[in-house]
Amino acid sequence: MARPRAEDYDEKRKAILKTSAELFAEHGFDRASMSQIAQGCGVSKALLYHYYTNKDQLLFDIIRDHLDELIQGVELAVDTSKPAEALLRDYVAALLEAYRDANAEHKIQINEMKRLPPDQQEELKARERHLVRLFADAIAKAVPELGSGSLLLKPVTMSLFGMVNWHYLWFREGGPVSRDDYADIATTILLNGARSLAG
Amino acid sequence: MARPRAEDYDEKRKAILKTSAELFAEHGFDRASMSQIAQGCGVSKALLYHYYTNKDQLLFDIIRDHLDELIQGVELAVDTSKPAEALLRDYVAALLEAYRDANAEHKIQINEMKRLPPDQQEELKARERHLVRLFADAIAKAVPELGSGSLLLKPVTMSLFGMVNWHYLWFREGGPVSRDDYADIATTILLNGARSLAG
DNA sequence: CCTACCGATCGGTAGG
DNA sequence: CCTACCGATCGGTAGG
Repeated sequence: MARPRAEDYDEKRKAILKTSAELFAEHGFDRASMSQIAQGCGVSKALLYHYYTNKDQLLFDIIRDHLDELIQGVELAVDTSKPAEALLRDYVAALLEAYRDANAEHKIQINEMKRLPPDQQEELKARERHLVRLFADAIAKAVPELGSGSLLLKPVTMSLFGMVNWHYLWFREGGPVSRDDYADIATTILLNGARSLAG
Repeated sequence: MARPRAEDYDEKRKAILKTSAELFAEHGFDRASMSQIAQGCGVSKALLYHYYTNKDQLLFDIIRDHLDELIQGVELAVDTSKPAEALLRDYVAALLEAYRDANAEHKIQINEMKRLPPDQQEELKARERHLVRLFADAIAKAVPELGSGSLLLKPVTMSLFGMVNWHYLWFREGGPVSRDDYADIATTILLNGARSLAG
């Protein structure tokens, strides 16, 4: 009889991913050693290698899980039958909410993806494109002049991602402006800005 | 012959900084070895250590020189007697222009600064604050409702930096939207967005 | 033959 | 200004 998979296998995997993401973000991918990660997880290095065949696989799973959580967070939180403007606002709020407690993963996604082999990079970039498309479509619906073929849709969409994806460098939890406040601010800036561009 | 040694010294230093910045950005700070950098510069490792006592000093100089060039580029390019709105637009265009051919330094500034000792970090952060203040003041002048004490000035200013500092991840030279076009787009979005926020 | 896990240590390479 | 070489530590793997 084959030895069954440990009951807490998935739990342990998740815990390893979270700990290693924090160590990678804090010390950088190279300086965070597999020994440190094992120690931080309270497991032996050999057990760490049982869960992840190598360091790159750890990196891949961190980014993949993070992107999946962003996409899920955004897709589940919104009601696509809402008016386009409210829909975009909900997308932005959901994305900012999905970023809560995910600064480490966010930094790793932005900075370390290129270490991975091309096919793994492509798998992750496809998820990024999926997320971008959701937002671009919502913008195009809210500001129809930007839709279908306008050269402005891409730079406008990227401007929104710039605002939202840059927040981790200045936003502080518990400050005078909440996460939800900033969702309103960024959406208002983007929508009114985009309208005056299109007009 | 006027001080040929000094001139040669500065040239070599600049070349070393540029080469090492590119290697750091491409492979990461840890994986880009001092031997690689020496080889890329066409000098011996020992000569490299003659110019820079250690790897961290190289990192510090890359970021310091980069920030000085951004500040200088922005301060020299604008005419502060212009109307506030045109002034902000010129600031944004000058900053985007200063970022040309500086993607490597930009990435290093954002991602590797925390490796440095606290006093060196502080020296660099003071330069960052100086740059942010220039833009925040221009925004406050162009949209007076945001000035003096408004909780919105900081998130609005950070939204502009988000748009501009994020551009290196999607902007491609020679594409349909030029660097100058994007300066117009980002400024228009920010100004009209900020006005509707304040109103 | 599978998976779960340990103590010990490998060959190579880094900054200096 | 170079080559040779160091102390340390890395990612990854051995037997059981």
